[in-house]
Amino acid sequence: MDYIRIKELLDQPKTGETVTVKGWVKTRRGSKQVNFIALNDGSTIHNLQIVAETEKFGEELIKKITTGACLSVTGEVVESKGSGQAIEILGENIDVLGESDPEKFPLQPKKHSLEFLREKAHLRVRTTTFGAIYRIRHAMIFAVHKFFNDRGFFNVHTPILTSSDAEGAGEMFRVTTLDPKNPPLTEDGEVDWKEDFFEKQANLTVSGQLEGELSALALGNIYTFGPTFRAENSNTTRHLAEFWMIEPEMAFHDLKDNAELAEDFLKYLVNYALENCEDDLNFLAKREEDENKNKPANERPALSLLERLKMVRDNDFAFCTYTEAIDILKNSKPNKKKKFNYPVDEWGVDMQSEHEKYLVEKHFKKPVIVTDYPKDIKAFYMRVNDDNKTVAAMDILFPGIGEIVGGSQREERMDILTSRMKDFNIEEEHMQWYLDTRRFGSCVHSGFGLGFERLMLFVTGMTNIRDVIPFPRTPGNCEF
RNA sequence: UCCUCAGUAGCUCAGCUGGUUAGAGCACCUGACUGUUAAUCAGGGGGUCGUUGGUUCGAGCCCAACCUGAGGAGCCA
Repeated sequence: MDYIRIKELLDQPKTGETVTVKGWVKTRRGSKQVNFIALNDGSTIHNLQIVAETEKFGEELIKKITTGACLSVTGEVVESKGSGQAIEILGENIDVLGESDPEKFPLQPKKHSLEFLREKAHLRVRTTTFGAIYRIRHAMIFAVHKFFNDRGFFNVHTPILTSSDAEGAGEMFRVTTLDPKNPPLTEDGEVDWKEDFFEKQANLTVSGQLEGELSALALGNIYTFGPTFRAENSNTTRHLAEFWMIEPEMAFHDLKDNAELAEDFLKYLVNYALENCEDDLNFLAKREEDENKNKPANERPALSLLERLKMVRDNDFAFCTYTEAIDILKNSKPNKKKKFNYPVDEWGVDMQSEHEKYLVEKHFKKPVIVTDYPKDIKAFYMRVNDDNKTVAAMDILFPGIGEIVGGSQREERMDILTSRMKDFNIEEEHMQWYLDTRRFGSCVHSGFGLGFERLMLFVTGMTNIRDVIPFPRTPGNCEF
């Protein structure tokens, strides 16, 4: 390899040595005689300063060193005479590997709005903010695998294409190779899916959980980490049509074990970010602080980004049952003063975002694990409790994000599971493969799902989920 | 899908009660400057005012529909 990455150079400055670096120009400034180039190669948030004397390189070459251009620079590493950086490179040789027309390159050396950058999603990774976000995203992906691997969990690739339509997790994207203008029809005039690629209807997966359960009841502890698709017409800062989900599934774990694992997992990830992404987090924290300076006090978060991360890492999560949560909400000030849009008056209703927000941000002031929801508002596979009114479900609510984890102990008893499926109008016929887990060697088991981008929202402090995934897919938007 | 707000230069925005030739900062270009840090200073170019239709002597401004974006709600991770 004939070049050094900027992170390595800044970590261990080889003052006096001649090195080659390659990267993209952030800015160029200076006088007629001497130019200062801020070069970034993506290895770190920090730029490397290149000093280039105009006389040495000629005006023609200097003019090509514009924002966005790609350079290869060779020169001596020296201590910087300026105050903004410890070291810099005295340019001996500069190759412009790729020019960038300053009139046309959309990312100018100035502050851009996130909305504008969203339209330039193919280039926004070159900005300081998105570089930081995507480096943290990688660190979190790596930490997910490390956490589970260190605990003896096996990663399972569950299918992305599926014919399973009974997961009940939301609208699905249909996958077909039939001609939409002229599909084969049955005698009744319906589309004949037997003629389709899979000889039946197929969709993109909405969850790997059911396949994950099959693996857990053989390998013990497993996790999935894959793309997930929802065709819901959701237009919010918290929803994507394509997102990444982590779904661990553990044999012999009850709800309590499940909740403990989820809490450990979230703390591990947050701590991993704090320990390994310091520079990027500091930048995002400063960015958030600057943004909030213009906001009225009541719209600003009470804690800074780093304080929020440490709060999660250093405190036990609060615990309460759905029934207790409803009592808290019923007796809360906003409920009595009729400030909620959805008043809390009876047991059995689903909690709205405003209620979750109140529990997390006003009442407990830290993450909350809510358990034992009414069985009518939860999925068919959740284990029915002895009261026959609630199921062994848990949601973990995070400040600023809302629901970040949803999980449950699964119903392992065949007779109860099949009667629940009847209640939910799920045809047993298509689910025999799933029911085989209960038919042969069934056992207590649990699992949960973590929306990876929701985690990213919390860790980076970004407020729109479209800014924590490189190429967001939302209703009406599938660019790039 | 529903509610609210917005759309004017490459970007971020101002534009009065409807009235002459459309404004600023940044970015870009040109020039000045021997070490800059969002460099600085001087000058310059750059506009189908989201689209279509309507009201009016006259529309960036008023009305309608549509398109796009943002925030909130629902659905959920």
